[in-house]
Amino acid sequence: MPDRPKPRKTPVQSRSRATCDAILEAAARILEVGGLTALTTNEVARRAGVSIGSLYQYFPDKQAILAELIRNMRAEMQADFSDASQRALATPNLGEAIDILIAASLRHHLNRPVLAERLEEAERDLPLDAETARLKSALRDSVASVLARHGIPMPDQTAFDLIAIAQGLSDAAIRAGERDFAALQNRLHRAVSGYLSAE
Amino acid sequence: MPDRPKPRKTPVQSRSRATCDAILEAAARILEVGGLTALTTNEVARRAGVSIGSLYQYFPDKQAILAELIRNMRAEMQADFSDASQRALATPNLGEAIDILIAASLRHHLNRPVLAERLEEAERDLPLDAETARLKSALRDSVASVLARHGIPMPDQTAFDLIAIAQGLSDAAIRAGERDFAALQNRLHRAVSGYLSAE
Amino acid sequence: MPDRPKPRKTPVQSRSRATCDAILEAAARILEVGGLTALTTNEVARRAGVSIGSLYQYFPDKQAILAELIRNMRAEMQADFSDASQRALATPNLGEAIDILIAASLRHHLNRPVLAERLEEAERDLPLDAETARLKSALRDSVASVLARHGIPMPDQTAFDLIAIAQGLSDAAIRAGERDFAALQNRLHRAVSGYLSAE
Amino acid sequence: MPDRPKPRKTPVQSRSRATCDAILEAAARILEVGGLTALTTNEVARRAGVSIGSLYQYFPDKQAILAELIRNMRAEMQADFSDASQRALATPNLGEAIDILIAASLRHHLNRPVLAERLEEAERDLPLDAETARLKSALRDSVASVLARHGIPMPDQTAFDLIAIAQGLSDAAIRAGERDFAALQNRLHRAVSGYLSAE
DNA sequence: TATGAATGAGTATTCATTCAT
DNA sequence: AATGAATGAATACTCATTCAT
Repeated sequence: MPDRPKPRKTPVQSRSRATCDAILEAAARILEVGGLTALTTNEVARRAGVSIGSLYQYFPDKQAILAELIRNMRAEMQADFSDASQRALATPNLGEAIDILIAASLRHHLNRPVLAERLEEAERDLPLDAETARLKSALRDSVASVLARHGIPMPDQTAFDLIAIAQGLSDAAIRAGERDFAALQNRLHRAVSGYLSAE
Repeated sequence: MPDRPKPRKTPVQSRSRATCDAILEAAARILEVGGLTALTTNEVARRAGVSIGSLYQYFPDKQAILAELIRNMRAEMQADFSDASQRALATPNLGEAIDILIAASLRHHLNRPVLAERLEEAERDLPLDAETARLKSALRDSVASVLARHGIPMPDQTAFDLIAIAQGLSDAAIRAGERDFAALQNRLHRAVSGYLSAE
Repeated sequence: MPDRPKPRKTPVQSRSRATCDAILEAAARILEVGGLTALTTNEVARRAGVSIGSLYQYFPDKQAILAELIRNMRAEMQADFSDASQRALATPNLGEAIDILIAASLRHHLNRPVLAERLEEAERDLPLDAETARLKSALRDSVASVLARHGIPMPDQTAFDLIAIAQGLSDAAIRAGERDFAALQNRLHRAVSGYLSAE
Repeated sequence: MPDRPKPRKTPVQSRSRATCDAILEAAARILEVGGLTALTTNEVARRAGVSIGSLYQYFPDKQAILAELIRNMRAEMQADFSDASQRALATPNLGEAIDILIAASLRHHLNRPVLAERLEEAERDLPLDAETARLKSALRDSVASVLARHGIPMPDQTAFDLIAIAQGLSDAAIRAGERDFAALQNRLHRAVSGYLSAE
């Protein structure tokens, strides 16, 4: 992400980035504290310091706010994984490759663990927009390509399983209050490499 | 029901039980079909064939219905796991022990997969009542006792991880539409035994 | 209407007639005073002396209130016209037949002229429900049957024109503040009999 | 437009006129397509290609736009009727005079039938401004003068009735989808001449 | 003068919960 | 105990209008 050479901001933006970001950030904070049920449009507007009318100038409806939060999360995640899988593809050592991918996965939770989980939960109930679905399958492809590189059979199915396993373990640990990310990384590594070497 | 010769109940109690069960079953069915958003107290009462007033005589509020559904699910699960762990403790073969536990885990999803998932989702947002928390840790203990029996180090932490891994993989697979439970059992076995043999 | 022999009220009614009628009457009064723009569900509830929640127990949405007011108006009108056309069919005198029909038409406006007009206006913008459409065409048929009885050619088209003419004249006169209904009846008779004898 | 050699206007005035006309035309088009409920100030501004701020520099509020559309319609109509009544006054033949007036009335609907009806509908709910009221009574006077010329008694009242009758019939027919204006003209002639010869 | 982002009162509607019968 | 009519706070969303730039 830091090494993307593209322009960060175009000078002219029809959407006022600041207001839009304030709304998204307010929504994120509300999600973190009170979950989906606390996420009301009026409260988002209030916390963002904008009027309810402004909120609806930037988002067609409440779902759109959630959808954009999810899309942003997925985009960030996919960018990180895409980058990680590039590096993972470069090493002939499978264990090292796994570590690279797991680190990417954990980075996703590290920043705002509760938010990440709430968004994933919300994502399950929402109909995914095309863009988000694309990002999700791109993520799976990134992992699968690394697996294929190391001769793992059925890389797509295996990628699916590994992502599910890693996610399940991360979520449970974080939900249980785990904050020792180094230890968690070891457990994740154990789960993933175990799955790969078993059978 | 009245002519069952088993443990006797006073007519009043049995009527209460029947009404109570009707409400819980109605709530379960609504959850399966329409999810949490479709679960309204009026609809539950209607589907249960009781008045909304009666519903509130059996449950103090809406959350209580959900809480009881979750508690029942956990209780069933724990009973099953407790039984499975008894059998798993009897075998000296770790692979076989794992299979017994995984079969118990899958049984939980097999019966009413959608309901199980919806309840787990709901559970994440609800503050767990003491009883449910106890059941969850009892389940973990059941698994841990089997692990200890086979000399696995840190059985509690390992049980936690294995449950999280199995749950993550089951949920994702079922959500993705997987219906080949035999194949899924294999994948679960691979994940669990892999984790145990790794490191 | 007074001579309908059917039971006025069934003893058991799932809809509480009183509340339902209070809502309809409140809506009618608001329409009379402030027109369609003043007709808000909260105001209807307030004026009916019921809570907004009760309003929605009797009517699925705002349109349904308007639709029922229109349907009631049409039903009353059609009953009156059906009765009038029976009597009009019995006389061999066309002028007398016309008078009978015009009297029925004016009775419709006599009671609550402003409401009648507002409802007709609203009807134009609303998609008619099947029942209301049926009542409207039944009214046209009543008139057409009288015309056919007196050998008027193209009775359907003529009925359409006469209804339009009578309605246009009544509405304009009442809107202009006319309250001399006897004089208005003469003008209507002149318009109708003139149309029939011309050409 | 800039190269029209006709009456000169200062640039500022002509710009104002152009903007003003663009707003009115946009409002007219929205009314035609979506009716009164679709007529929002923001949409009018958008379709007129001006900012919402500019719109409010030309019109004090939304009602004023509607009022001006109505006033323009009435003014056009009155001009047409004034002209028609000049010609109708010149002929000694009442039937011919009627035809001239009816043709004027139909021309009003012919151009933009839907708009004409929507504006008449809106007019009923709005308090007429003085100018519009003046135009309406001028129109009535034009008709009355023709009637007086042919010795019709009570020309004012009769003009009122004939206008109401013609309007009622035209509106209903056009609303019902009638597009055969020649046939409609005949029906209007029949209604008007019938009224005049009856009694 | 022109712009359009921002405002916020207002609107329809839902649903957990109460309470008179 | 049982009923279900009634409640009203809360929610998503609209749109006429203002005002800083």
